[in-house]
Amino acid sequence: MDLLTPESLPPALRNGITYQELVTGQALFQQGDPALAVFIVETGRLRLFRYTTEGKMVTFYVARAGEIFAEVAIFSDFYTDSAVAEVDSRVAVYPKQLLLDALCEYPNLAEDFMTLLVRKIQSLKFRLELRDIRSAHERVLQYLRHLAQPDDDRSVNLDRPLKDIAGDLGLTPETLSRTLRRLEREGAIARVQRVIMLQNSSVA
Amino acid sequence: MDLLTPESLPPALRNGITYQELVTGQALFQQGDPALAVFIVETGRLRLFRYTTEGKMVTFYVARAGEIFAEVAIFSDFYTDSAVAEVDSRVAVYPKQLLLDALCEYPNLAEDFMTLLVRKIQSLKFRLELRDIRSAHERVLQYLRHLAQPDDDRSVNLDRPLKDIAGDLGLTPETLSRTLRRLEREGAIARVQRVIMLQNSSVA
DNA sequence: CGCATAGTTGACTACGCTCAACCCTGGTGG
DNA sequence: CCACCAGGGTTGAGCGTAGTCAACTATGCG
Repeated sequence: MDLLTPESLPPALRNGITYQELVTGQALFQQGDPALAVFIVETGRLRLFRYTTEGKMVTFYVARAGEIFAEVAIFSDFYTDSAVAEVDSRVAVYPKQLLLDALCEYPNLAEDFMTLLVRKIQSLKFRLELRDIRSAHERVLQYLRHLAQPDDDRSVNLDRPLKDIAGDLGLTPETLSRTLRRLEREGAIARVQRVIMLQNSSVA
Repeated sequence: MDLLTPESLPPALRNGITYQELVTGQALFQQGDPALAVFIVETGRLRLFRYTTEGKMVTFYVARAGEIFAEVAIFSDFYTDSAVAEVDSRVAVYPKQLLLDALCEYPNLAEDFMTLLVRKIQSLKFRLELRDIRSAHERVLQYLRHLAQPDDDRSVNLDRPLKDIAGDLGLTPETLSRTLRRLEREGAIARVQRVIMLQNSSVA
């Protein structure tokens, strides 16, 4: 289900959307800048971070393709973080006022937008739940089960580098590698290339 | 800033809202129940949690006064977590269908609603980012700094049991206790009862 | 007064991190 | 066509930090 595709947008808003290309390391906005727009990542990924009063950099989020970010712009006058492209990226720019107007005029659009926000909440909640599982063993299993669910078969295709996945899971690549190997030896999963099959083992 | 106060609501929705009182420990709904309504905390606080397949309880969120929860009800037919009052609480009940109708009809309402969702996203993002800090030392400091910011003074009032806070931080009560003690000895914080003062130490 | 619960402290353990070496694959250029 | 290289992935050894288990204190409440 695609939300907020150009086709589904009212003309007034569609014409207002622009796209911006960013090269690695390029900043999209800085914390404190006037909040003019909400963004959705088309390709690449951006790091959202902030400097503490003591000058230390703290990463708040890494936004990837399809994800909305800087949604804080909806109700705040200034960006709370800075956004910098981690790799060459392309983002869709939804000017704030235009978007607000469109939301008022086209309720379905508002519903789409809320769906995006609720999805983001669900995704964040799931990732947070994962982190509450201490053992790498169980955490990885839970992650794989979650990914397998939508397809309803028991296979998972790992479409991005293991080291990225390790980051999402809050593990190092080494630990993830070891854990997958162990799960394989135990018969909990089977691996062929980048595809993982979950065995219908009873969970201890 | 109050959002979604009774006065700001269209009559059709206002008349549909009910309020529910909960005593400590009382459940509002269980995971798997049909999702009939979205809630906003009036007073008190509720714990949103889920049981993993291993039977371990995982807290997703603690909703406090003014916060929205069970927003998944907007798009889902069943609740994904259980909600239980941590203290005597009062919640506003927004029946799902009524709310959806009202959102379509009253765009300002939708904006308020989105603001609540965005706030929640901000809060979740922060907690997730905390978990990426491996060292308990830094994690606790970051947490305290975050809590101190709104007041703009450097003090934090811990209004709930340390063991609950430890849970939010992904630490055991023992580790949190030790960490606070160490921060105290190092002069990074000062503690009086349940109030913590952050010292303006430069962070290495 | 006695019990329950939160919080603190200590000793020990275990798990995941770090650092390092190595393998494997895909891409590039001579 | 092969040689080379870069990056991801795997494996090993050792370490450190937070978890675990346990004992004890402090606090609140019937």
